[in-house]
Amino acid sequence: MKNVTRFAPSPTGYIHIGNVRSAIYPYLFARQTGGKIILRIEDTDRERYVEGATELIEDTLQWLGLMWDEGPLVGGPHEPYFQSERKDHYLAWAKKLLASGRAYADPTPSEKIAEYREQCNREKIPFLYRNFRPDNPPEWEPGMPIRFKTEPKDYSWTDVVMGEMHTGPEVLDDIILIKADGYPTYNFGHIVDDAEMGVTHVMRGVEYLSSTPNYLALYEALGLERPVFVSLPHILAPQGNKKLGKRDGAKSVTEYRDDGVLPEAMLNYLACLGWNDGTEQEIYTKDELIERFSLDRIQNSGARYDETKLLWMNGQWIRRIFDEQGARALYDRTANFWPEDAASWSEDYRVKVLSIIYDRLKTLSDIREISAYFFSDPEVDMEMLKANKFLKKLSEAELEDLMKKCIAKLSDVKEWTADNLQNALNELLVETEKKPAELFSLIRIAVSFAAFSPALNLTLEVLGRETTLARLNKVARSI
RNA sequence: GGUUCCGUCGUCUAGUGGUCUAGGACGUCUGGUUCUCAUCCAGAAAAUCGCGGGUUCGACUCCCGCCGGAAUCACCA
Repeated sequence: MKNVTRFAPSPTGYIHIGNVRSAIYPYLFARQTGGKIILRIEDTDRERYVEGATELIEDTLQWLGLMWDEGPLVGGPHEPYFQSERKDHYLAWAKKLLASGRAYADPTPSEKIAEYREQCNREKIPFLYRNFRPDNPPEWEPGMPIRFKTEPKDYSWTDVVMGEMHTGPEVLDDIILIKADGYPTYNFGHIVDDAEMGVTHVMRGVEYLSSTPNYLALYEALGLERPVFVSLPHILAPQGNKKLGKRDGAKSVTEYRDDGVLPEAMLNYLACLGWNDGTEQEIYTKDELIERFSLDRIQNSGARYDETKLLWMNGQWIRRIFDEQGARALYDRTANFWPEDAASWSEDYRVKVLSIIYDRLKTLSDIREISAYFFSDPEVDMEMLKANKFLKKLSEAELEDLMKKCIAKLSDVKEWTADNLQNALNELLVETEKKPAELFSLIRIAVSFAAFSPALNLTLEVLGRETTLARLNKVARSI
């Protein structure tokens, strides 16, 4: 039998790093075992529903390369994949329970329920609705919630990540199946859908672990087979010990895309936060993850989110793509990250620039600042030049003389290549009897007025003879 | 409060009774690569394996207790 997993988010906003792992692991597992993954939208809460959230979810998943086999956009044999369009399914199953006496229509007003709850709180006993079950529930009619009539007892089950589980009757209650508005609760809806859609592995956050006994009771009453349960531990916020949520500033996954993080790095980092294959490998391609992934090596404690490591990994991926797929392949990912002035330059030129700056990028958005002086003349800042720790020892006269020699020497370079430039620079060192620190700093600053730049000969080569000499002359006049 | 889960360097983790004087990675620090920044390379500091008892010739690894943390107890998912 094929393994069927699912990712079932509710469209209440963007997907952030704290909850996207429950899409990654089912995806990896499905791909590895030749099974499939379903995307199901759990939009039964009309109050929290956010317009456009479904598109956001689809976008995030697609960006990460986690394409689903059934669901919105692609359809499938179990359509529809929106719970709001499946109300008749839930009602049909609930009616079965009504008929068999395992569910009842509950006429109790919510104020009354709140009263019961307060009463329990006062007496310091756990509030269980089953202790307040109405004696003669009415015939169900639309507008009334339907509750499960539970049978308190012990339950045991196996959770692939958490191990052997056992609970007593005190955790079982008469949970709501169908709300007064006709929509199912999560507790009931997901069970019906999972069963109808043939889901074999239910992978979700640990927050559902404690309600699993109630689900078990439901599977039993419905005559359904239990799926395999896989509880995924939380990702913890950088500070404190809480699970990472929007309140802790958890950014949306796509926000990282806009900041120049590569999907490869994001997937790599997230997959390895709370899972490892036992080797010392750190960088994994998606295919490698699919191959190596295993449910039983998922960590059972929460893992703290560490953006620094994500950024390190992103740098690794930027270099890896450049080294293995070439400058062009990396360039193709950089469209939105160039400074404004870059637009008037040729693509070839931009690729050249990228080729000499790529190894100092942590994110693609770093390109903007790092490459600025390749596309527009920097403002001459004599303070910066004179304050340089190597140049401040030189008098203005010395500076001017040195600059003239540099210009003369570089003007003489016949063919403007990195090698020839390096030779000219070396000769200049000998002729002027200056240290590289002084000479190179002078040229580097004069040409870029930036805090840092690539190797000097490469920088000059890409800048070109004309621009280089023009900038040097301009500075020479300002000394 | 009830129930359930978790507890190895600052962080992510390796570790399934002896090979652990606890390994790797991020971060930090130092040094090297003709200037800078980064990459890369080399090295360093960093964990009394939450605490206390057992079991055992021997425990990070097994058992018990304690402590600490988390999740959950909605007509939210």
